[in-house]
Amino acid sequence: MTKAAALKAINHTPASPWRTVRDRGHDREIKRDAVLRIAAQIFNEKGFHATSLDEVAERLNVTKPTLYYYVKSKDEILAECVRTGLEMMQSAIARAGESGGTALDKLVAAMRQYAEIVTMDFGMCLIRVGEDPLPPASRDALRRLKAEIDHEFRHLIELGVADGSLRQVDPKLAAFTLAGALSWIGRWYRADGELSPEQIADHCINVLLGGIAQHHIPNGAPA
Amino acid sequence: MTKAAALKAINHTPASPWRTVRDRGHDREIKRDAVLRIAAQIFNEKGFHATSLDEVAERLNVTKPTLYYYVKSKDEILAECVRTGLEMMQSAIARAGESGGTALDKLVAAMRQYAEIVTMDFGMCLIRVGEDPLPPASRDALRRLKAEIDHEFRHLIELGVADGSLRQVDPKLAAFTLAGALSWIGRWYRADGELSPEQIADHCINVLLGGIAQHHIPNGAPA
DNA sequence: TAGAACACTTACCGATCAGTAACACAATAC
DNA sequence: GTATTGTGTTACTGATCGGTAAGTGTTCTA
Repeated sequence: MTKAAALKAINHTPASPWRTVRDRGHDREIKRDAVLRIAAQIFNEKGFHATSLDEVAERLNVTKPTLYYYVKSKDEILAECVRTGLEMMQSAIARAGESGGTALDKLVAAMRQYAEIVTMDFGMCLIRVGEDPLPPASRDALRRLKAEIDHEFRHLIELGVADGSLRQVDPKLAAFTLAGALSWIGRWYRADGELSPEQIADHCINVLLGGIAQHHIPNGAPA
Repeated sequence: MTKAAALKAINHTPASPWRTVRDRGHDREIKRDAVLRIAAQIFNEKGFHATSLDEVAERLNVTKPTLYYYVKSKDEILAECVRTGLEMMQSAIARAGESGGTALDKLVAAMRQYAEIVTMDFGMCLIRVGEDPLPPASRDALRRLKAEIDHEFRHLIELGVADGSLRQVDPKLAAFTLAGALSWIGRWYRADGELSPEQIADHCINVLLGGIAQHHIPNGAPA
């Protein structure tokens, strides 16, 4: 039963038991998404190569050939998971860049989004699995998208250095450092842990913005 | 030819062509280390499950069964690689803790070591592969060692907060943040890149100590 | 100089797993 | 009612790969 149908049932609206052509297409999308999401979850638990499609199918209460009705191959599943994660990142950074405030405010908004995305199925898949296992064609396409996102993130830092809200750090290395600390969350976060993604993000961002030293004399900073 | 034998040859010392029993034992160790090191390199390139022992053997100019003369199983290879990486970390942090200076100085020394180790074969293996693919028995043993190391690293931070050389950060979250940023180096570092591990470490540590914000008003810091 | 130990080979086995062929059965369309 | 389309099944194949059995030549030992 689709959400729409369920809603009608709850509202006692006499709904037709027959699905419209549009509804059927909708079901198909939902099922495909479920395949990708469950696969991402198992990839995150056990890794890509250690995950068998039989296992993915089993958790969906179907058999393996059914998966091939919704996706072309195991590689395609991973590629879609990673692409989805990357697109979440991209739109989050874009939104942060368009939000108000100083460059620092924008960067903080982007960092907070970043931290939350890596705790979600597809974002975590991006960090824990990545595009490495894929054949060169799709792998390189994803790497280009990744490079774009990295560039946009770095640009936020450059703006901050320019408007004086950030220290004079090397934007490239600083971007790697921030992205590293935030990505790492996706490696140790547990949904059943004590802290919510938001709380983790806040603590982490606090450290990254202010550093940990009490009185830091910058060294090695670029001119 | 062992190093000792090679040295004798260079010095024109008439060395016996027969190996002593001790030398043969030495050769065996060297060869076993080579197996582990080459395996770690390929694991780092392609991942554990995507690496076949035939490939490891080929790069060593031997056949697969020869590997089994030096190791028990593929799992043992990974376990030894990870264990070696962890022991490098542990001794590095211990040395840093025993060095002079403030708690901050010790922490910086530990961070610098950390950053360099994750650019090396076994240290990188620790980050890129980890103990996840191993069966529960060896995996849990490695996790305990990892937890110990994490605890020691966290302790350095606690000392810094106590002696006032560090800001009042939450030691646990701060440790995750620092370790994340430093570990991430092992994911993007290329030996043929522009920057040396030392330079990367310096930049990264600079950001982590001083933060990136120009004037940061701490928020969310624990009491 | 017999034979034990060492180091490594060729040839093979068994299990796993991505992917496919062919079929079953329902809902819909004509 | 019959054909078609959608959605799933069972049963299978082919390739890969971890691991082993058994043998070969060489080096050291007694």
